[in-house]
Amino acid sequence: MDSFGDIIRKAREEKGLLLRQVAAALEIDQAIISKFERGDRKPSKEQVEKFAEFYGIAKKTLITSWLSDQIASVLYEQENFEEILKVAEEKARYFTKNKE
Amino acid sequence: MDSFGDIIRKAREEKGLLLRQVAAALEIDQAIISKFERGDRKPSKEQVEKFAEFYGIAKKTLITSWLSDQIASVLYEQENFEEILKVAEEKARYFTKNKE
DNA sequence: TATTTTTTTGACTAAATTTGTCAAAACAAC
DNA sequence: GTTGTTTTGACAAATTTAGTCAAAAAAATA
Repeated sequence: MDSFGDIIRKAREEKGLLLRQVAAALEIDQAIISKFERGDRKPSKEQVEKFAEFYGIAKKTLITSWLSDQIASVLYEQENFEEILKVAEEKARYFTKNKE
Repeated sequence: MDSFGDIIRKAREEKGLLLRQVAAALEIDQAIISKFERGDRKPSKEQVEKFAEFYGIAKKTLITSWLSDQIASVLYEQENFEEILKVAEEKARYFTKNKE
């Protein structure tokens, strides 16, 4: 149940890297990476993919974490989030079937 | 499985109102309402509530439709949307429990 | 504890996105 | 084909997001 930020922070720590080093490798300012890790800022899809490649995490895994973070933030403070998710799932299924 | 736009369009048609009339009542430009009905633009929460009051639809119902539209759009073209939703649900549940 | 290193924060600017407004185009009804 | 309605798109204003940088805070180490 780790957020995107948790995942990339743990990956960095496992490799024993400093923000500065990751920043240099990915050409992203270290202040921004710090904010990603802390969940203060949302990365773009391109940035998510950069992290996946750099840390050797499956893109699908990281994208899943990133999108689910976004969805959870939409649901923030919504007491009927389960119902909302059910409706959203139906809609997603419908759009997938009907390729709109 | 109606989108937010479908709901407010049907509500307007049931009452036999013109865009112009709804626009005047809600103080929202009719071009924008047209776009809401067609799903071309996303209303703000305040606007959603205005529609609910005006058409006599439960706010909760309309908010659910509006948020689930947003979530479905996040999932657009994501073939593993079911997994993403599961993870999102866990996160939402976690945040709800821990009031963060 | 003092020094050094790393991380976090916030201010600033630039860029991108969203907003409402309006009028003309497209469409529908008659 | 005239009238009434809806849709579209261009435009400017406002808001949000993005990256850059340096200083503050926190952590590690001597």
